[in-house]
Amino acid sequence: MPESPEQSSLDSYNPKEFDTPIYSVDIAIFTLHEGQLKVLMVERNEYPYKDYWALPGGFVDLKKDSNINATARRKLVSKTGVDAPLLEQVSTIGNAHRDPRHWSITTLYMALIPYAPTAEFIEAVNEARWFPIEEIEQLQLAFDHSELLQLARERLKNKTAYTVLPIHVLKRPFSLSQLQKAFELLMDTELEKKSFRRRLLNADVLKEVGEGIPDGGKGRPAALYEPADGSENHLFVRVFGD
Amino acid sequence: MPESPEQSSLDSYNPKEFDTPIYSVDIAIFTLHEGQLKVLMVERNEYPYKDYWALPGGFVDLKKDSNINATARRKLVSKTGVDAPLLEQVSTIGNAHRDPRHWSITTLYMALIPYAPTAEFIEAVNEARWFPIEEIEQLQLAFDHSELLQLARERLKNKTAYTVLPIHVLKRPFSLSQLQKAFELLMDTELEKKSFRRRLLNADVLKEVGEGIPDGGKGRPAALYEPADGSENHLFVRVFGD
DNA sequence: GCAATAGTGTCTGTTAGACAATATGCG
DNA sequence: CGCATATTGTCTAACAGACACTATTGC
Repeated sequence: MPESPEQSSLDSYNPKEFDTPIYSVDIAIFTLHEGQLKVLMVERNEYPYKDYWALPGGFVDLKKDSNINATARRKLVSKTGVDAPLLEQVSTIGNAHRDPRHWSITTLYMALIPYAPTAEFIEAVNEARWFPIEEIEQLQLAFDHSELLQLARERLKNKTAYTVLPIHVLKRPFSLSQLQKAFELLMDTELEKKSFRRRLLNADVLKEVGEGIPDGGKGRPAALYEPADGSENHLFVRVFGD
Repeated sequence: MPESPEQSSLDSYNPKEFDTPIYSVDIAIFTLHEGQLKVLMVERNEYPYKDYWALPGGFVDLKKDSNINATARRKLVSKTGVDAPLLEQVSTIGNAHRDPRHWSITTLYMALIPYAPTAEFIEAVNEARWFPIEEIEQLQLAFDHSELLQLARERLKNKTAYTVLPIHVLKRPFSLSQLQKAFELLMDTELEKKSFRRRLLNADVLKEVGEGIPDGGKGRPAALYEPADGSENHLFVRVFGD
């Protein structure tokens, strides 16, 4: 950290208050599109890691942000153009080497969002792009963002097994088949149709809002659902897909 | 990035305007003693909140700590005299008002530790003290530490329902009855004896290491156990005590 | 009718809850 | 023996996995 600007004037300040690490937030924003789980990445245009892909993120704005969740939300909105139905903390990682310039700390968030409302905005600002998750896992990302992404991906998988998290990546209303597909992509495993339907329908987390043929356009029309009030917090007593 | 910390003017340093928040860690250290769940608190001897009880915690030492977990562990050891068998992150809280002096962020950890090895050390350094959890919930704590403690308490309760977390508050070896008591205190609920034994014995998380009468001293001798290798990570597919 | 998708019936296996019953130690 | 604690037996209920089956649409 010799190049850190704080270092030069350290002597004149109380080290206990002043010698503090750099703090930022990073967000893994997930969606579903073309039958794939995708994550939003931004291309860095500054050193270090210039031209590398990175998770969206940034520093706390002490004037604008009343808390760190607000920081995450502000960054999310600035990249996607809209708010996300799910934004939550995953973990905080801090060490001496993750940023070559500083001892630095980041709080990692994950967000889930339906693809549609973001598509146009993201096309317009060319620094951001949706990547299929398998594709991004091949690339070398900026800083420790490969590890951060891995952490978020794990959390996503785990929580999907005992919550209704995947409702947040779907446009409303949705059919049970679409919802099952969302569960399967987020968990990265196949689920048994009958078990899936029984579990969701018995849990009182969905309300039926009609019937129709979802976008694909073939076969028998499906019942369409929206999340019931408070369903976001539903916890199943047993994990699913084991 | 416009929000890069390098832009700040160090010459006119003012904690409230400096553009990076203050960062610290706080730890809720739990143990079991006298049939109660207890938490370690320290008395502040500086303003603000002088003479208030607070969670142990402190700032990252950029020289000593290679990462924030190391910061937490260092603080833990300095208060208890020993390392803890379980130390994990709960959540990170940051906002403009939790510390009256600064926009500040803390990463909250929780730790579990058997009572015995800590007792002597804590008696010797009079700034720290074990409080029964019910007692501390009545007191007004420093900063937002009541809320932090509440968060850690909730996490403890929730994780006990699908892991073997409570093995970390017991001295080894322990009997199943002692372990059940630990589960009950951490979850704050009574458990059914047969269900408890079946669950633990079928999960392959304990190894029998003998037989004896634990400290109480009455009744039939019990089989004694220690955690099996890797048992700390065991996840039950179903939550317990519902 | 056929293809494609939605939805159901039913059997099995696992595991928690309830609670009665039995076992082993000490005095 | 009687008390205290440990350990087991057994029935029931909830719910996931498996998989075959029926239902409804468009062509």
